[in-house]
Formats: sequence, C-alpha cells, structure tokens
Amino acid sequence: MKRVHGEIQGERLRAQEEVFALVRRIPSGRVMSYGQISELMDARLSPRAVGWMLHRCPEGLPWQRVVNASGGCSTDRLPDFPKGLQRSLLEGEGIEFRADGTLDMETYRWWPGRGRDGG
DNA sequence: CCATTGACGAAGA
DNA sequence: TTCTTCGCCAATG
Repeated sequence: MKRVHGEIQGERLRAQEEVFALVRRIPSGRVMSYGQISELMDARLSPRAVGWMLHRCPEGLPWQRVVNASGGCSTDRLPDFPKGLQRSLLEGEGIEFRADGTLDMETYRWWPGRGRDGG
C-alpha cells in the first residue's frame, strides 16, 4: 500500500500546483479568496487546505493577492510574519483599504476565465 | 494512530 | 452586527 501513499502524495502535489497556477493568474490590483480558489478546484481542497498550500508557496508567487472572504489579510494572524506586509503590497498595486482594515471584495475580487477584469 | 494547530468560511446565538 | 461554534483538510508532534 505504500505505492498508494505515493499516489496520494502526487495528487496533493498536483493540487498544490493548481493552487499556485491560479494565484499566478490573478492580475495586479485584484484578489481572490481562499474559498474562491477552493471552489474553482471543485472543492478538492478546503479553504483551510488552500491556505496551507500557500504556506509552501514558491518565490515570486503573488501570494498577497489571496485574502479571506471578508477582504482581510489573514497573514497578520501568523506569529512569525511581518505585520501589515500583505496590506502594503496590495496598496502598492493600487488597492485601497477601508477603515476596518479590509478591502471591498465587490470591487477587487477577480475570477479567472473571463479574460476581462470588468467587475 | 490520535491530538492539536492553522494564511478559512458558513451558520447560529 | 459582533462573537462563537463547528466543519473542513493538511501538517506536525
């Protein structure tokens, strides 16, 4: 059964790459939520699992463009992570935050496949 | 293998 | 509307 285990690992790896591929497609100045990515993957990964995959994100991946469903920066919850980094990166892309520290998902949420950001 | 911990999210109080 | 509970899946001890 160890071979099965290997196949499972391969599947996880594939799911991981799929997450990365989606994140790479997010245009500058736009965002997707963890749950959105989960949904696009046909829920093969839960939103939590998506977050975990991003924990292992390769260098150069625009990870800052993934926020929680409320439009908040979940990275600020991590103990060993620079506070406010995600927000500054997004602000550098032209995104404006509200007083409560969240961004407007109605405005900035991006869906792949449409080729346009219309919104 | 079981318990605990997360870059989550929807539902209930 | 804010806070808590619970389900979710992967990783770690």
